[in-house]
Amino acid sequence: MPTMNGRSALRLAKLEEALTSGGMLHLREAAELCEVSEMTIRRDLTTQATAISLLGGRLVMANYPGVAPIYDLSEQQASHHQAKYQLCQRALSFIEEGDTLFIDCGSTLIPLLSQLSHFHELTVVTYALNVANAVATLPNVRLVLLGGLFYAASQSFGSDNMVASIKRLGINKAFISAAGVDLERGISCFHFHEVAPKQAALETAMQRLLVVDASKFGVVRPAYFAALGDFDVVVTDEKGAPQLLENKGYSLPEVSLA
Amino acid sequence: MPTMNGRSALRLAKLEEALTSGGMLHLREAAELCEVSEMTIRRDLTTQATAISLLGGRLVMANYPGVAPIYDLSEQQASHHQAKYQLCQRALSFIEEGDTLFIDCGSTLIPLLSQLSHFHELTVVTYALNVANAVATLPNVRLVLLGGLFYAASQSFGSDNMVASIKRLGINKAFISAAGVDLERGISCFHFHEVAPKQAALETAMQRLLVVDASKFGVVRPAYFAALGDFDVVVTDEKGAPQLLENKGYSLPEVSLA
DNA sequence: GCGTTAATGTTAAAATTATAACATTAAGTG
DNA sequence: CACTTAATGTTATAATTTTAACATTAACGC
Repeated sequence: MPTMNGRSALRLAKLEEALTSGGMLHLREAAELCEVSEMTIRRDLTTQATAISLLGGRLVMANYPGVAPIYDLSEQQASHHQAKYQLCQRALSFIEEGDTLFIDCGSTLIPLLSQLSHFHELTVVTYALNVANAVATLPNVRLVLLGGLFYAASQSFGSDNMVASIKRLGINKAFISAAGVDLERGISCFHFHEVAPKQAALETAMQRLLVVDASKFGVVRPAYFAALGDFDVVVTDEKGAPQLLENKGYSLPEVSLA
Repeated sequence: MPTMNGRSALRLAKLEEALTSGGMLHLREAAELCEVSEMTIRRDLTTQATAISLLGGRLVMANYPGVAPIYDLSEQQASHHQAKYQLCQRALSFIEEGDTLFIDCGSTLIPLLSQLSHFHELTVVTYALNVANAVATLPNVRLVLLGGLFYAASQSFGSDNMVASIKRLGINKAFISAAGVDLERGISCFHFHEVAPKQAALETAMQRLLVVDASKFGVVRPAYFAALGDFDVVVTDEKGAPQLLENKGYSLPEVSLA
């Protein structure tokens, strides 16, 4: 029975250091780094208590998000995502070569971003970190991130001069998401710091598209930011659309069904 | 030759959706979820452009931190990385509870960021995406990202009003990295858009720290941004320090050896 | 419907990773 | 120093993952 308290723990500490910055390390490289055999690293990992886990020959920090088996994959959630994807496919059809797009925060529009690689040249303007990360990997898309103080809840930034920054940009099409859509009470989201950038984008953009799945209809959230009439197009799925189509007397946007 | 535009992308979207919440999925389960064979999922991943990557038979979001190969650590670089870490350990010793830190772009200061979780309250100001991502996960650190147009080469942003934004902030300590340090020709970096934010941070900050490993000494890069005398502290490793210590007649910063 | 082509499935072989057993080296003790 | 034992290395074998080739099914146009 090995004791393993001395050097073993030291090696793991070294490796943890290398990994904490984010990233992963091949077992072979880890062994080279510590100047021991791969087997020793394997033994270190099984014997000692560590935050590192070995995954297909690579070392990763076990506590990082993205590194942990997914527990539940309810069919319900799967279909919900299905809907979200189809929504984005529909939204995609409004994008043209050379466009400058405003992409709102939230998870709704994320599936859209990987599709942007099919274009030759685009510009994406956003104030969301997750959107920026998805776009940063696309070589054909210019990224403009509107910075400020980070709000973890919405993975987005807020700032005094964001409105001014948005208005200086020549935004072609604004893709806006929402947490609540109500014919009378208007369109709302959860976080108040999102209101200013959304409204600024609506003001500047040449075309305004609201992208929401049907589950948001009839829902009201704390931060109101627009009326339905402020949009040119509503991209949604069939279930919620009929009630949208009831014209209440004022002009409603075109409805694009996914 | 497969076209793969319809269902393939749909499956990937479904999987991305399942993965965006964080976590990973075994290829087998992914195949079951999509009701296709494992081979089809494999083909989806190689044919389509996707943020999902397959590693060791498991699907993960490639853009997540913790899931991305660490820059090669081939022996020579191993000690280099080690040095970088020790550099950051030294830099860490200058940080105090409640500080507002300016963190420069590049890879030098990344190991510092995970260490910030030991503090109770901090604020980090940066114009680099990789820095922002590392800080975004820390609940105890307020993040201010200075946005603008994204430059992939340095994973950072540039903007007209960045200087103004920096000067409005009460930055306590500025941690600046560099690609070249020369006693006579001064301190330089690769990219010109980095010059303005670096200089602005140097102007505003109460304490200015240059963090560079010894390999940068005697090197000159295209974009000059400061003289050695503009810094209060130079955090470096022993090898390059001696030549720094030669006082050329004008006042030099304190040297802190890692 | 028939023929064509894309999409998916199946299977076998190659490459990689994991496990186990045993060999060797290094460390500690009387 | 011999003796013991922990630590590491080496090698073979098993399990898994990846790749490639070919078979089958589904979709589409005429």
